[in-house]
Amino acid sequence: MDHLTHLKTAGLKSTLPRLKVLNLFGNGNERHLSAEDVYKKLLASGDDVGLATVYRVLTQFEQAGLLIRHHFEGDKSVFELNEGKHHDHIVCLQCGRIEEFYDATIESRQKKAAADRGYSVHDHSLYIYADCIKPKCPNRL
Amino acid sequence: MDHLTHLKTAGLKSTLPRLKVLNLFGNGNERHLSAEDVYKKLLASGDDVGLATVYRVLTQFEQAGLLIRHHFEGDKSVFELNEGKHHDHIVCLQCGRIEEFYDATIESRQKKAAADRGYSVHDHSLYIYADCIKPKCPNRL
DNA sequence: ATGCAAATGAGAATGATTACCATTACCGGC
DNA sequence: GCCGGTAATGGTAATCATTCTCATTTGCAT
Repeated sequence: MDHLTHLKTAGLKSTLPRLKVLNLFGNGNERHLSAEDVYKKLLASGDDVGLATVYRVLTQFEQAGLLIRHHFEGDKSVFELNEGKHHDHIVCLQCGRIEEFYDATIESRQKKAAADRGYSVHDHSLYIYADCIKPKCPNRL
Repeated sequence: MDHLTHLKTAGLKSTLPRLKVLNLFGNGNERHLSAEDVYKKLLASGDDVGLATVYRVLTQFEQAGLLIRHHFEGDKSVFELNEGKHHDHIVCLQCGRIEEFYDATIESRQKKAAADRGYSVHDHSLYIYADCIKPKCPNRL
């Protein structure tokens, strides 16, 4: 399903700002972007979108299931493209790098923990805050 | 270790506002409180503390390890007394109830996930967002 | 008791996000 | 391909949580 179809499916008009934002997430090298990030990247590429629009569009995309919103430590929301495969995140406190991982055992234990206590799960978030210790971390300890 | 000792250990003067806040968490029925919650509760009990002080004190206590800060969905921070036993949280999206749980398997799988990828873990947060379906939920579905 | 550094509190300032509203851009029907 | 209505945009003001500033007060060691 391409971007245009995505928007239609979500009942959203196919407008320039929305396509630009989707593109950013679609082909970008960085998967995890805040509203401010998106705004600045669009400005940098000469695309002129208002900050208010960026916030609106991100929220709409989240509600439409196109994006996933994260609340890492800190104040601002971060978004990533929803590609259907749930995963959790490791955030490097030194360089900000975000690594994704999936552990079937963790997933099933979570479901069980909630079910055992009589809860019907909507979703869940697991963030591990850590330091890169491999060469890849520019601020490595 | 009592409250006074706690403060001393943390290198914090034993002042009235600080003791009042500690008391709130110590004997309160609700373990999870936001800054605004704390402020309102103190006002309600006739104790007159400034909002700025509440924020300051909560942050100091967090740094001293007396409190743990959580970022549930939504914008505001929530604090709970650190009683040494790590646990994760299930948050009811209907009534706001917060239930704590601990799963050793989840913990160890998390450690492994991070270690396998070359990370040195600081801490982690696992929140399950769900609906109470037991009689206990006032807004039960 | 005394003094001084640390803590407090009121209100201003900040940063992220949302609301308002006048202007503009989609999209279906002619 | 043009028109109109409606939804979308964007600039700015407003809001919300949180932090900063700074004059005043308090805890605590002497």
